[in-house]
Amino acid sequence: MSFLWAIEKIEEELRKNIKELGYEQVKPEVSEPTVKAYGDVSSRVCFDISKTSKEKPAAIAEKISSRIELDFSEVEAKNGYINFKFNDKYLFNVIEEVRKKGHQYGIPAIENKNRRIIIEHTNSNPNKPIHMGILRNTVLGDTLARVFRYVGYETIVLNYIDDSGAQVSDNILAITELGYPKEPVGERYDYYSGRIYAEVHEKIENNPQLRKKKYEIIKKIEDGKNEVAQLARWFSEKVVTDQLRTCWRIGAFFDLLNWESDVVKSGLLDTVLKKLNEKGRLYIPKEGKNENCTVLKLSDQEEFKNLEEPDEVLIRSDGTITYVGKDIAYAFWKISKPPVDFKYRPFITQPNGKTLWTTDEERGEPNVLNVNNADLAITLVDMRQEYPQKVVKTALSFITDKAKHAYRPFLYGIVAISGETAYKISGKKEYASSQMVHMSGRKGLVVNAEDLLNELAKVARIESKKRNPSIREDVLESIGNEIAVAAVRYFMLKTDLNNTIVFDVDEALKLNGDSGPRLQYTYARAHSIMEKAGRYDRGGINQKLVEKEIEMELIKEISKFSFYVRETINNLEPKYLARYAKNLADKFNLFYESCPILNEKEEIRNNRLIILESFLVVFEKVLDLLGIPALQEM
RNA sequence: GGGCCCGUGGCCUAGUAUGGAUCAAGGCACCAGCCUGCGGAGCUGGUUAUCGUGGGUUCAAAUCCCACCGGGCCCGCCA
Repeated sequence: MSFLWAIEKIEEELRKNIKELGYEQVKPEVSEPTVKAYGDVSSRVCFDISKTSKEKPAAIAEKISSRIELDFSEVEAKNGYINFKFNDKYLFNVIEEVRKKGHQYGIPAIENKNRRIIIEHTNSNPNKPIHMGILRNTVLGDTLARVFRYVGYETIVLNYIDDSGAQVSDNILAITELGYPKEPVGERYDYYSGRIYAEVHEKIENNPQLRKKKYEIIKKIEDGKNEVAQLARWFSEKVVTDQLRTCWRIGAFFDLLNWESDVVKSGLLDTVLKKLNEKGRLYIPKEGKNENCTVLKLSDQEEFKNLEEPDEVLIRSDGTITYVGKDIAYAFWKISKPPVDFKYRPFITQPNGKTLWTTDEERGEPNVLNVNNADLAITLVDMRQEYPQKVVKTALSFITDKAKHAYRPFLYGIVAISGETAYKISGKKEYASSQMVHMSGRKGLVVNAEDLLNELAKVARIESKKRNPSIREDVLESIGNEIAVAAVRYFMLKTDLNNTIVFDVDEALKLNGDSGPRLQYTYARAHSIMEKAGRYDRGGINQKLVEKEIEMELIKEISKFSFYVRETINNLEPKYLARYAKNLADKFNLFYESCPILNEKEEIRNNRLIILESFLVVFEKVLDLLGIPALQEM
């Protein structure tokens, strides 16, 4: 049994009785009551019924509840609500089922599991290290991927590399024209390239000759088969490899790198432009602002008609392609089977042992991968990209009916930094009094993921050492890092998607309270009891399984796992799972305080160990889905 | 001009989708407790909130509707 199963049974029972009593059919929604005294699940369906039936809710509730028979729950009518309180049979069955299914216990019954899901995340420009803003994207995307995979969907994780845009070309220009060496000395490529960009960007933008050369470089990258393109690709791959190291460090892995330049070189772009043209959506103005550009017509579309310039440039007058232009073609590939496909080659073997592939029109092989034509393509982008994503989706809808349901931008709020943090990293006092400051690589106002993780790991190691002076150095090293990962991931996951995260370094370095490390600590304590327990009688759960209220509550919380997995999938809200992890940990910590195990007499000891065992099985999986390392010591 | 997001104790955050039940729930900070007892990164108790403002709908509004105020963002031959 599980919570999810129980509420479905309850809804079914309510529906049946509403019908038999001759009331108008309303959806018998149930929810968790705000107050414990009202049971585990309650329904306010009687309020809805009373609107049409003229009876008082309380009377209806009495009538319905007296007819309901469920063997796993008591029923009570109160104040017009119908309340359900799960009984011993429920608790007993939950434990049985967890023991039987193990880590599979949280998989909800979902139809259409044979669908293919594409999740595209991270998508950092290959010209800088991963910073906190991108990390929010990576963590959200990776967690979604973990959950989809867990539930049983074929899940493909992409990382789109924007190598043919203006930012990479700044770097290449710096190397070819401004005397920067190809290879950094004593610096990672991602950091090096971030530094170059900050140093040369303004210079290039303010110099017409350099600016012109920059667009020549973009053109060459898009054309391929020339030295500039090869240099750009080589350099970008170096940067991407460093960025990947950061992703791996926090537990995020990919299946395929999709290079933006390959979207053009493969002929995919031409294919899609042709389709758009056949639908009459493209035109080339002979004069005016967009003279000689290829423009997507949107002005006749409802959502765009109030804009001053609704139409969107896809090909610039110099023949280079805009970001949106390439993104439309790429998005089309994701949800369809176009006549042209990329060429692929293995890029690198990741620390999890899985091969990461890459598109590569120069050195790749055709027909070696089949990863597109997804039933649902989720693209993680921050909210500032809502508009261009709307353009992409609208463009797709002109050429495929799948666009509406299969293409799904996943929007989330940006990460900014607090005034204090901005002051700290830039040394500029004027920031100190600001509420929030936007990150900017060019202004040196960036919190890089690696730097933060290193700082966190340092703090964590000091704490660990304090508690465990004899700990081995290499163990300490990896524990420090895993605590840092937990802190960052949980922080990103628990926050509502719509919220701007105003990141403060000092705040982030606290490892107590509602935090990832607290979850790890909870796990470590639980695990340590299990370890000390040694052998115990796992055979018969005593019929009187629980003695105290909190034991009941812990089991009920355990039973909610699949419910929150389903909520996460249905609403695309990783937050639900993060909050579940916290609630489950809360319940365990209460259990821990008031229910001693090892020194109890045998019967109670065995029962509690069995509850503990179930908790560990579920909690371990929850942490895994969140990407939080479950530590046995810390 | 058009559109999007946010506003909840001193600070941060949940609750808003699907309006309801006695105290609006956590965390930080602060104060007071709990280790001869399974790991004190934990637990218990306390102080702090007219849920941005004003209207409206309703038997019932943090939640729905309208207006306004404050903060942030987007509408580029940037990405």
